[in-house]
Amino acid sequence: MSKINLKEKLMEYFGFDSFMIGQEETIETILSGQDTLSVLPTGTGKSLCYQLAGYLMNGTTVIVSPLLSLIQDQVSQFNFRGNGTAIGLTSILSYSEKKYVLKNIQSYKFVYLSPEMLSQFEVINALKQIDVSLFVVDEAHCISTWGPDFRPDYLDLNNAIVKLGTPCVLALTATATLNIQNDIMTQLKTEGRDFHKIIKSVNRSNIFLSVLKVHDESDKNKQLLNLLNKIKGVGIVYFSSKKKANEVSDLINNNTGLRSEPYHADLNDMARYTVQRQFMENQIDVICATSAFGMGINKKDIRYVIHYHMPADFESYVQEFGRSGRDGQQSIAIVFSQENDVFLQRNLIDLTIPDDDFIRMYFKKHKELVGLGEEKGKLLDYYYEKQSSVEEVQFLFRQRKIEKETGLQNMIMFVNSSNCRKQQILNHFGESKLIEHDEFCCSALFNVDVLQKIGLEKKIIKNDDKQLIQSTDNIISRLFKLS
DNA sequence: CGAGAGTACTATAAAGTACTCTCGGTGCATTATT
Repeated sequence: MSKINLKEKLMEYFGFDSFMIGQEETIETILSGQDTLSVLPTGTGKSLCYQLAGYLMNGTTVIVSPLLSLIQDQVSQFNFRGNGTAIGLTSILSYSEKKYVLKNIQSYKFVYLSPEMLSQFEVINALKQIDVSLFVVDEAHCISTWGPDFRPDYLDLNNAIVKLGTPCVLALTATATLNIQNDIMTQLKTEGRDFHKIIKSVNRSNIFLSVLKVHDESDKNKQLLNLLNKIKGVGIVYFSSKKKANEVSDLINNNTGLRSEPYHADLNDMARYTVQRQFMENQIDVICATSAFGMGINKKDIRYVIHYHMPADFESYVQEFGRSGRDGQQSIAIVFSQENDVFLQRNLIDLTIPDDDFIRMYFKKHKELVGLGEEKGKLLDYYYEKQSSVEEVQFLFRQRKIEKETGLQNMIMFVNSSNCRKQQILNHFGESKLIEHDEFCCSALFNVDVLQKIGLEKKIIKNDDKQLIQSTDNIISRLFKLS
């Protein structure tokens, strides 16, 4: 292939005159036919990588995406640019629409779908008829973090790749620890091919990290309110319980001048969308969220992320605190640590992972149990249909339990460690770089004095002034949107 | 599992004790008979 001038193509298709970090390298590697894993920091335009590469390749680009909302966002951006070359193949389509799309699948240059959709016979069959030149897995860490727990179709992507004639594979994510990188590559690797890794440093030098030890829940609430009253800007408080997220959100509204809303899977789509919009427009100061809040949230000026409950593992921790400070400004992430929270995490592990007895019983009486809708059961259906043996499945879940327990242990060790917190994180990402620890880096234990030191202490402003500032902000942001 | 909330009990009433109950995350996709 003659050497393409990528910068020219970038200008031609997107109107930009320069690439962001990692983009050009990723596109070049794909165009040379290499399977690629790109771990690029958020906000560096990961989707541009496969979109430009996709335009420059002959066939269709298939993009696997974990959330309907992400698919809709992406497709509407294509439509905004004025070419109907992208389609989201999701359950939002009616039966007849879906049939039409599958029949005319060759007319789309980019096909977005969920792994579940890709597992459907008629979908993979339609895609087999056309030339798929690029297979993209967006938010590829889901393969490792969601696949084995509750979305088993993520474990079948390899199958789809082979059925589609082993097109070039691109896995994209913003944060993947060394374990997750390896997991992704193992899952997506096809025979005789190896992945090329493009890993940009995940070190977030503008996020100060710390841990705050508390005695019990009332102490925790007290410390949280105190902290929120002193800290500047907007932020997220992460919970491992929907109920607590609701309760504490009320607590914040009633005891601080801040406006807070909960965000978790019990809210319907409309409510979630509203909260997200309000947060984007600075009409909400604090989101009290579970892990449901995260992917696809593109607010750049989140100043703090607080973990009310200790994160389940390192991977979630890094993903979640990484949502602060995307504008590069000084931000802070604090984990509240109460010894009892370990039980909550451990129970969540037990809740989702079926034990030996359950698996044996389930396989024995499968027919009577199908459709009970139990979460553990749904996952087991997948293995039952794959005709795995009881012993194989028992082994698999025992391993999974050990993995998760190890993840939890690592988190406990991290919380109790007094070493440089950033260095510990880099080590988890397999980066050998040594951190130059300074007062903006981290502290083993949190003390409110650091807020002033790193410039995150709130200046006292009167409520009236605050209202005024926010309403002018809104007017300005609306004006910009209109132009 | 085990903390924390809630309830029952006592018997000047109020507040303390003992017991019981509840909790615990992430999302695709569902389709259809009279």
